[in-house]
Amino acid sequence: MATLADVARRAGVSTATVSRIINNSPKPVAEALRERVLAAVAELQFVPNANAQQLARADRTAVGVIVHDVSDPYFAEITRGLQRVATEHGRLVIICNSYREPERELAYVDLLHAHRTAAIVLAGSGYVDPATTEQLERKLRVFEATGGRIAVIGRHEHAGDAIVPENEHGGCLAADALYRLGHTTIGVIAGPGHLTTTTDRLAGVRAAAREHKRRLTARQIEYAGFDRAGGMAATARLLDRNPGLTAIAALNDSMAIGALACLRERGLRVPEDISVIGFDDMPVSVDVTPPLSTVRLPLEDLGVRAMSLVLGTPSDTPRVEHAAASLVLRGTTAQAATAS
Amino acid sequence: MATLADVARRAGVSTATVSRIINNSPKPVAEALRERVLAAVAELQFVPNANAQQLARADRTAVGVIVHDVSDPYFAEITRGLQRVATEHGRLVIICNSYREPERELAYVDLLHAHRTAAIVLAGSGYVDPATTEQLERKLRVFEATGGRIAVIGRHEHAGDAIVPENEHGGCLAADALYRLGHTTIGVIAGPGHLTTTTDRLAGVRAAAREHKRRLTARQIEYAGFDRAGGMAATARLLDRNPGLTAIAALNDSMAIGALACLRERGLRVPEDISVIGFDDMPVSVDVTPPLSTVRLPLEDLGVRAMSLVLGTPSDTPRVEHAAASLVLRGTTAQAATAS
DNA sequence: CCTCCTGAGGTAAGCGCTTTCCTGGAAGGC
DNA sequence: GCCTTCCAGGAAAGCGCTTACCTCAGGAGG
Repeated sequence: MATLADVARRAGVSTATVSRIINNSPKPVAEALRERVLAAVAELQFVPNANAQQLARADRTAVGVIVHDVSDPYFAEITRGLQRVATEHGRLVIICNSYREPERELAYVDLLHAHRTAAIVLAGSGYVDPATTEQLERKLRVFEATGGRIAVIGRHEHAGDAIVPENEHGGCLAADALYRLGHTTIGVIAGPGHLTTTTDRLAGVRAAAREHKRRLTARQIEYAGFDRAGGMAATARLLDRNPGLTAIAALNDSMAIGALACLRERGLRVPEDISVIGFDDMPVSVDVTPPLSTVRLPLEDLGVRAMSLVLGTPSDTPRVEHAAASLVLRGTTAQAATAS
Repeated sequence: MATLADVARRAGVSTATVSRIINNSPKPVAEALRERVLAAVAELQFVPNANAQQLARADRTAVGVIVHDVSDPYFAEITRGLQRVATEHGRLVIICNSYREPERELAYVDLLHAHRTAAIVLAGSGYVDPATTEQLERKLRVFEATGGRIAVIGRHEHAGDAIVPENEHGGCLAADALYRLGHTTIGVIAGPGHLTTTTDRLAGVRAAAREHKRRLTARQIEYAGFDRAGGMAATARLLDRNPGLTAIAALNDSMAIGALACLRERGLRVPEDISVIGFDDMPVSVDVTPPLSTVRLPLEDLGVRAMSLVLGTPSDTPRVEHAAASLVLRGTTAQAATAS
């Protein structure tokens, strides 16, 4: 594998000159030399060793992104936003999937730190468990102490820059919409209980119930994975435990789509027999039938803003930006059948 | 930022010893020393510089993945497979989105080469343009010449390890199914014409038409982006140019979903008025209404196999594995209305 | 009691770059 | 014509690690 020195030897110049040329440094270089060096680079098919460059420069350019799973549309959208901004700034982004496992997430923080990435963006890693949170927190602090930038999407625990979706408000919006449509008791299908995304959204639902003076007991809440399969399973259990249910609030769209599938299997019509509302407004939500009513979160924008925060000028005080949740009523929600 | 030397000083040992301990090398070290060093590591919050390590070791561990767009479910599934295998092997994967732009793809190959990744997996980068292909090819050769491993998903041009989905056969399957249902003329909505995925699948459709002795003229084929919006646009044009069309073959599921949306807008019933068949069998395809008939490709498996190839023992002769396409008939296809 | 072996631990030479500082010659000033 | 200034280009010192090789005890063997 050709090195800088090989190129220098070949072109009959010093390594310093070659380095200056390939990095087109401001230092002027005679045209003749430049051409000779470039020719040598081409002949030897020289590609500079990025590890050596980074070591010598001590600069940090890449940005690490830790998400639960890029193949989940929710994170895919966020990631798209992150990437776009990073690319505009000429930054490489390293994507790491934690698959919702705290240990993997901790390991990735170390790995990104080891690679001296300029920044780390954490999406969706809000854990309820204080031990996990604390460990993560410690690692993040160390990373920051060594000059790394951090932004989190969707959690409060880390006292640093953050983009926080209005999860609680969104949950409130969803439940409120259902109650206003005349549904007196609603079922909730929730994601994993150890994620703050789940607890926050659920808190919103609870608040709405309180406001409408409706009961919301444990029987009406089913937890499962934040995906289609989880949604199907939770819906099945919910239906079994709450006969005659007329409305379901799913804490994300994937689960809502699973709910729709389960309902279809059981021969229940949506929205005539039962209303469903999701959360996130993933792109696919308009293509299911009926099109999913949901709480919209500006997903791609979340990524854009987080990356901008991390690549922009640092702030001495934590910046916490909120991302608005808004109601999008489509085809899966309808007025409750009045007095049967 | 603490360095190895700092730790050594703190623990009162040499850097060699610290290095051995943190990498738990086979060389035996007295227990007392080990503890002292580990304590120093913790106190100084030392995280080894991965760049320096890689430079010194000259080993290559990370694997680069170049896909069009991870947020596209097609690539998301493939990526999931790639990641799973890489993680099992303890490898870091660097995901790069080319957004279907050849130049960006070339730049990424250089970048991954520069970072001395152990391997590069290219997904979906089959370009029809010979100039692009040749440039890419040259870069890949250089990378291989310096010891890098390469696997491509879905193209033939690169004479190396490859996982090739049966795109042509799949196209044939789709069109054949439509013809067998009694549709005499079918419309095709195709992806970008410069991608081999498009041309291969289209070739299959043409073959089926030939076999069934049906005409398939340029008027019946509309090209657009390989996504939902492209599908909508292409369908609109197709319908305008071919009144009375009873069947549409979409060259991927995203386009098919777009077609469904367009058809819905126009008040055409699927499958009563018009049949639609997709390609890929993305997870979401079962959730649209009616559930999408499609040609299934084992997406995640594609990723698993490509990564296995690249992390397994090298072969002196190129290994080309095929991934079977299979027909999945669901709700969007029906018998053509007989003799109106 | 001396030699030789063994093995824990240290020394130092890189890995492939960047960059500061230095050099020597050409150009410019008087 | 000589001295100063300027600037293109080179020498070399790192960047933070790894690792081949060396050292120096202590124990075994004769």
